[in-house]
Amino acid sequence: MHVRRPATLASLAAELGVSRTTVSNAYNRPDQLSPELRRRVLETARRLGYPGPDPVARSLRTRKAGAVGLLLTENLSYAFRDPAAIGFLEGLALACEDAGQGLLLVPANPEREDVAAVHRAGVDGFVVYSVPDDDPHLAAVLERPVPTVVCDQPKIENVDLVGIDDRAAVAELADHLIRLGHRRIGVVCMRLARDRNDGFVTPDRQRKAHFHVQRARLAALAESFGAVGVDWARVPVVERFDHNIACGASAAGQVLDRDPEITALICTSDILALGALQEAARRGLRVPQDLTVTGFDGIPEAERAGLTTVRQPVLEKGRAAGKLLLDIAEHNRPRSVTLGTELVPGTTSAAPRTAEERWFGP
Amino acid sequence: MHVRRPATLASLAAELGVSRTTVSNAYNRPDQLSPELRRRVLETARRLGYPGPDPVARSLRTRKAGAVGLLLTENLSYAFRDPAAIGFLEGLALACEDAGQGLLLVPANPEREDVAAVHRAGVDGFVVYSVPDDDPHLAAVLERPVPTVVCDQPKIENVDLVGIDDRAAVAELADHLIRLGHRRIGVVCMRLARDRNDGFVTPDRQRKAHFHVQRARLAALAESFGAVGVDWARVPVVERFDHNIACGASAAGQVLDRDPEITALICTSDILALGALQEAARRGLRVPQDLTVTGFDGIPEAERAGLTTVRQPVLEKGRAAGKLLLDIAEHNRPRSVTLGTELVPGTTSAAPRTAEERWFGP
DNA sequence: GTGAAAGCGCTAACAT
DNA sequence: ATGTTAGCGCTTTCAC
Repeated sequence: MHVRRPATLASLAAELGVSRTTVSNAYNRPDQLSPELRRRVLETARRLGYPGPDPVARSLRTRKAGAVGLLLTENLSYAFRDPAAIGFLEGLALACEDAGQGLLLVPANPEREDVAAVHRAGVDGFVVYSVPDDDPHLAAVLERPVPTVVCDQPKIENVDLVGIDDRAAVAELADHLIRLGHRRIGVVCMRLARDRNDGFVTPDRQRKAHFHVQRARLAALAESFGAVGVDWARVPVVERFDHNIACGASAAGQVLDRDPEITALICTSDILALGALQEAARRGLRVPQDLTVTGFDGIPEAERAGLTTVRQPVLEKGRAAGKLLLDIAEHNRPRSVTLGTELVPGTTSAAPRTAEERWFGP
Repeated sequence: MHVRRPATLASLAAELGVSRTTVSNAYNRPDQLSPELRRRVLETARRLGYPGPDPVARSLRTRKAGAVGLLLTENLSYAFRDPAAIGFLEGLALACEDAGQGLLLVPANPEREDVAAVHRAGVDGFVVYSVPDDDPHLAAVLERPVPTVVCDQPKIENVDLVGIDDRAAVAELADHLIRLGHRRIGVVCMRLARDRNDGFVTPDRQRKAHFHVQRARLAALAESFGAVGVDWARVPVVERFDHNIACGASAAGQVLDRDPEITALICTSDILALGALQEAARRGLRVPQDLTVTGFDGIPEAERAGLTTVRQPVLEKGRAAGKLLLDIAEHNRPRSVTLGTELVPGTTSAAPRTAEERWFGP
């Protein structure tokens, strides 16, 4: 018994006594040959176990991979637990699906410096989502001769950009709190760089944060509160490398231990804020009477909890990124898309109690 | 000014006056040439804007795409909101990452019969996750001459399988409820087929459900409760096409409207159960005193809510599927992996109140 | 350590 | 409607 080499388009053509073009046409241009011949081709293909044109060979020939690469430099377990990232992924996947394009998750583990996966990715373009500014994978992507869209990152020359205006969004939130009267605040934020730092953040680390989004949000807070006389250097800012409710709780605890007098706790994500709410409850602090808590993202669970937050269109971000990449239409000059956000005042923010009230009850 | 054709390995070799082999080696086998020559090659490459070997051409030559295809026949907006699916995706992505393989989401919209995307996918294997038994995309995958693993689906001959024992898991849950004394129950389940049916489910539809998982869970319930004398045909079973908390709530309402006397409401997912809890609260039903509610999956939010549920290792399922596909080691005979589940008795299940209690209070 | 030759499997002009 | 020709860009024996 001999091992039959898998059938190819050529062998099928030979078997049929027709040219390869004809077989190719049977698959790709049914109108180019008689229905009868096409039927014969397809039938013989089945008989020979020919699975249809090899996708890779076709890609090489047509110079189209039929897929978009997604570079997510985060630890996957981090990304897949971040509702914002999942929403983005959903939107991007939808855009790809609409265009009949695949979406390739490029294995770019932040721990490994190995950029080879970027080089190996057979894709027609890349979407880069929230990777640190200095990431080597990003550099590798930019060297590939395919269009690229970055999201939630600083603008890169000649590269399309999708994002929200984090500064403006946070400024709006800050104004809300400032108008309520908050001046003594604390902050809980997501990781600022690739190195783990679970604890307080120096102003220097804030400025140098590798993650553009967190950097922008902190900067906006510093600016807004600075403008009303808050000494930012005195504001406790606690960072968490991981992103889950438990981290939010413990970080909130750290802030409250440092300064029990704060009247508002600003979290840079809803997940962290949900944890902060837990911690407040655990300490017997009533929200919002004793403590105002805010989040960012506008995830469903947060809205259910009545969290004051900023809703950002995560799904639309993904969709916009995909469209930008796939709309060859006017793919000449680099484009930028900035999506809107919306302050969602919930039931977790209110005016701080006065000193009097604090002593004599509400 | 002329448009420079993009550099290729061959043109680079020509420019350098060396053979293509040498250039190839410079990238793929650094030990095969002198460091000095390699340096020259790489430098010239940079100068000419050569981005390194074309991934598609390399794939064609090496017969390796370096990626795994994922077939998710669900509407993407459905899949990306199902925590079980996301967990699976995370596990699979992790397994791929470990192996340095990409993960390609194949655009297989259930609405389109268009199977071409499956044919176009340049992958070394497929993972198929919870698609309906009769899905044409699945059929297309099985025709491709690459290894395949299916998950949360019926066994297919010659195809590796990963899953949990849904019947056993649900039987355990049913036993828990039966031991508590529940005999009058209602059920809320996820979509059973590709056609939308938001409402009551006939026994026939239950048996013929296209989604293996839901079918198995309902069958297990029918069997367990049937064994203690419950007439399954009388049990209200309500289906929801979409999968979110609001659907769970409205479906629960539908069940309760049909039979307000039920003492337990069994939901086939935690998301639906969370909605049921909302609806119970809205109606002033105390859980578990007035109504027992159970879920399935063991998602974090459910555990936070104290839901009685069945925890299934969603992440491990994904990881196992990936490993099965990528571990060429003993990839001879088809293999099956069945992962364990765990009943999590929460605070939403208790013995039903007796008729007396119902009238005279707890 | 380096090069020559031989395709991987396919599609797209351009004939006929 | 079908065939001929000419690669797509690369890797890999196997010689030198």
